[in-house]
Amino acid sequence: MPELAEVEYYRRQWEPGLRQKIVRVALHREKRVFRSTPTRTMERRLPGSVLLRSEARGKQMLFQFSKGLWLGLHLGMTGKLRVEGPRFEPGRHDHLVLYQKARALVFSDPRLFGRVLFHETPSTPPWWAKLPPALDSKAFSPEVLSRFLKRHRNLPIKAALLMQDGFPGVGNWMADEILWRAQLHLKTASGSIESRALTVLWRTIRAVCRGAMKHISPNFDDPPRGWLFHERWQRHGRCPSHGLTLKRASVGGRTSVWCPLCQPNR
DNA sequence: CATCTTGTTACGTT
DNA sequence: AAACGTAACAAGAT
Repeated sequence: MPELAEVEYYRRQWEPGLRQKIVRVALHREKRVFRSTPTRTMERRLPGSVLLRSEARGKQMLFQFSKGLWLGLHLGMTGKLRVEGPRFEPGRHDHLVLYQKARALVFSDPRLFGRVLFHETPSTPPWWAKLPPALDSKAFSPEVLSRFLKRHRNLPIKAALLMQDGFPGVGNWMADEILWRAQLHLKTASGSIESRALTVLWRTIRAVCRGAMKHISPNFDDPPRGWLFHERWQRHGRCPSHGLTLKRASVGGRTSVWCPLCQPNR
C-alpha cells in the first residue's frame, strides 16, 4: 500500500514513543521481514535505549535510538505502524513490538514484503546516506530528471517512475496520477520525451508529491476531488477531466490506468 | 475456486 | 557492464 505520504503518516504513528525508553522487544524472528536482520542483537541491545527521532525518505523510514542504535523500516505492500497499550499481546502479523512503559510500538505486515534493518553505529547507517534526494528538494532538478530518463531511454515512462533510485516514494497510483496530469502515455519511451514535455513532467512530479503530502500524511485523508486517485480502483473509472472511461492494462509489471483522450499513444 | 493486489529483488537475456 | 522483462515472494480480498 504505502507510497510517499502514507509512509510519512505511518512514521508519525510512533511519535508518542519519542524520548521514551524501550523496556522489552518482541519479534517473530523467522518471518521474512527479518531476512538478514540480526534479531538476537536487536533483542539484546534495544532494551534500555531511548527512541530519539525518526525520519522518512521516500518509502524508507529510519528510527534513531540512544546507544548508537538505528532501526530501518520498509512497509512493503501491507506494512503498518501503530501504537497499542503496554499490555498488548502481538497478533499473527505483528512481527515487531517495542514495548515502552506506557505503550507498545507495533510493526505489522501480513504480506511480509516489508523489511526491518538494524544497525549499531555512531552515525547514520551507510544505506540511509546513499538514498536519492527527495523529489521536493532542490537537488531534484529538471537536469537530474533528464539524466535519469536518458539512462533508461527505452524503458516505458511508467516503469521509470516506479524506480526508487530516481523517484523515491512514487508508487503505482502516484505514477499514474503524474502521467495523467502531464498528459503522457504510460508506454512513452523515457528517452523520447522532449524538453517542453519534460519540464511539464518535472513540475507535475513535484505537484503530485506535494499534494499527496498535504492531504494524506497529516491524517490519511484522500487527495482532493479531481485526482485520478478516486477513479482508478473502480471497475469503470472515468477521467476526471471529461468523463471518458479510463483504459486499464499492465505496464511495467503493474496494473495501470490512463485516459485515452488525455494521454494518446503517440 | 480463480484472480486480483498501492513493492522489491533475483535472475536470465540482450 | 548496464539495461530490461519477468517470475517470485505471501496472504488477504473479491
